[in-house]
Amino acid sequence: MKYALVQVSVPHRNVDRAFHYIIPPELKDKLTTGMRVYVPFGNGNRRTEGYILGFSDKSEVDEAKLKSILDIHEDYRILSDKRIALGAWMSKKYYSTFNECLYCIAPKAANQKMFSCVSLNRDNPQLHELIAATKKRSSKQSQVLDLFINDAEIPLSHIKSILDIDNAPINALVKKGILKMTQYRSYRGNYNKSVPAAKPKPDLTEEQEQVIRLIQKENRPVLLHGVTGSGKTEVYLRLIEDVIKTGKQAIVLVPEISLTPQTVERFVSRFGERVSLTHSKMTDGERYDQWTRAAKGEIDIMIGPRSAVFTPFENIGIIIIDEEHESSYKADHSPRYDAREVAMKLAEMYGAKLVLGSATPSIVSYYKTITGEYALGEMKQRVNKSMPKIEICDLRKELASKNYSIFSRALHSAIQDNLQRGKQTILFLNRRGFSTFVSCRKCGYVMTCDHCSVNYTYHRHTNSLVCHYCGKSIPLPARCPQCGSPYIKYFGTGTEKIEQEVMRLFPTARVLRMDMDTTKGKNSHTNILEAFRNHRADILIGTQMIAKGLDFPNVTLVGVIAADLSLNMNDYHSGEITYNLITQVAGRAGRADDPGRVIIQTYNPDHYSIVCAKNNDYFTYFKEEITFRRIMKYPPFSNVFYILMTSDNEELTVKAANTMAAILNKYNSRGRFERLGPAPAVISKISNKYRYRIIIKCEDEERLKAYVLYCVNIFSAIKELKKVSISIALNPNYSI
DNA sequence: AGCACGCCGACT
DNA sequence: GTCGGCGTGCTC
Repeated sequence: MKYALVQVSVPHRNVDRAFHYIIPPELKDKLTTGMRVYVPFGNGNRRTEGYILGFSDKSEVDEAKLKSILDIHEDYRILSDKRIALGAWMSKKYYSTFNECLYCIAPKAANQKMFSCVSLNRDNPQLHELIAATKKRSSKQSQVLDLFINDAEIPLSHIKSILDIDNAPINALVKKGILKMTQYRSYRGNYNKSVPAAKPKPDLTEEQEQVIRLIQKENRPVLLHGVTGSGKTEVYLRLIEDVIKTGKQAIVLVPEISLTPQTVERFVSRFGERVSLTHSKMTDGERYDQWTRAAKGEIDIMIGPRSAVFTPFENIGIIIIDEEHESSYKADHSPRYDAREVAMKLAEMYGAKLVLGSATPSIVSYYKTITGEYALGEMKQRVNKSMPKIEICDLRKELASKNYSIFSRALHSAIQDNLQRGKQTILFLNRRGFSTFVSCRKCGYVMTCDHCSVNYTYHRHTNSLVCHYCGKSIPLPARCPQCGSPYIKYFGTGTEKIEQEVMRLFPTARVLRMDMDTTKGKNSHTNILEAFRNHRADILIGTQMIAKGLDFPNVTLVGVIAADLSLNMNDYHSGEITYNLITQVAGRAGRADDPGRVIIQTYNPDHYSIVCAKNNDYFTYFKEEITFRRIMKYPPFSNVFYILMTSDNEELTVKAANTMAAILNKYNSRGRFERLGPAPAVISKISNKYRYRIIIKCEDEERLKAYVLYCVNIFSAIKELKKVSISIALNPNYSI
């Protein structure tokens, strides 16, 4: 073949295809499909990365225009045929360019780190004579030679450090032909913490055994619904054990926030150095090396967040997605892939098992167990803990009986009680800052960010007003910017205010606060958790980040300050998010000898999400939620496409939104697609950009995508509206 | 996405 | 008469 078809890694639709390149003679025998190469591209012949998609003997293009491949990045293929097919599937499914998809699938090109090993040069027939000469003359060199008592290879750096010498004596021995130097690939990012001795495997409960048998015989994906503490991880470990025995590999997806040393250690202590992990703080080189190890079969298990689904195992036996309801499995940038869907596609391609585990399965996934697309596995018992007692506290009644404090009487006395017993308490509020709403008492002026349509949040620690959307921060004005009065009032509660109230009401308590403001430092996250774990504080106050996965044995009380916050989000997910959040937070309380207490404060004590979370009744919650979704035509019964138009000119943005609506109308003659809007987005202005949105609903995902993409294309061709940027999202996690 | 080509305003 | 503005168009 004369030419190679090269997909150039340029993230633009106009060049999202293969280009013909001449194969230079020196690469003739090396090139295969799926290899990563560099080619000259464009007017300036920029050195551009690309992937070989195939070969051809002829080209439609004028011979004179053809250029040659420059070189290769690895001497092995980086994309298997299956991975190339996966990229094509993703590009269609997630309406993004093939290039963007390959960017997820292939590890970013990094250099290969090498290290040298030294050994005796057995090929030299005069080796022994040379050694004997050398040992008489040079003490440094004979010291080196004394290390080579057998045929072992010794790393160069090792010799230098134990003998405290530089390269000279070793180089001299190599020059004489006594020693030889070999280069090896060194892998960055290997798990290098000391591995604790393997604990004996716990006996499985009846439920665990049943679930394992179910998964082993099922051909469908299995949704594993197991309450917190029911021992899902042990199930995963056993399943992986079985898969590895047959020479296959396992991928374990966990939310980044759950990727704690404890989680990783459970896998490493069972499977040793055959486990690797990825996370967002890894360097490109580290990720590149760990992916190489996976591709070369040096590891069997990869643990990591969303992106770990692309681990290049070529013999995948099982993919496990823990906490499958987590929104972080959906990418929020193009390609907006859903790791659960990609995992399902991979499981299908490789004949692998797929297990989705959660204590609070997502509505969409659980619905699939009803339609039969997934099998359902259930674990209802905690292994060695009892369920905490959950109480709902009606804040309306507190107001009626003239309790204007942040804390209900029940929560107040429970905190008091817990302090006296020397136990720890967690207080949860999903909002940082001190006050969420600052206004003038005289004229009613509300302090808002002048770049965004967002109220300023007062941060007491810095005595400033902060916009939580663009990050702008201004000193707290002493007088009202509108009428000049000094009467400024604060409303709404954030974690800072909780902290202040706790310190006022419980002066002896030691308090820690954990939110985005207190975890900016490098190790502050770990430091706060360690301090709390070691009981250097009695009460931990925090946002989202303390809700999930933390396990503190001495915590026997959890207070949810305002369960309504997530309910009032004006988003069809709000019931789901509230149920999940309460269940997760409640899971932080209690252990075998003290089941613990959870107090949920709310103004909506009758809302099904809250009542069901209290009763630990997933199925009733599911029935309520699925009915709402069916009536309102939300996923899983329909697909919701968000179209967002933004620009720095409000008039132009409105015009663009109306034009888009007209285009959408024109191609919806059969009325197949339901349109909502145009309307200002939930946050109508962020960083001086005005935001308008349109929502399109349709049962048929493929039809909906085709329709919206067609209309967006027409819109994008309108020159007068070029300054308005348009972004689209199908079934996003949060309203825009 | 880059980069070059191309046709109109304020400067030596 | 030239430097440079970013609109348009192409990339094997």
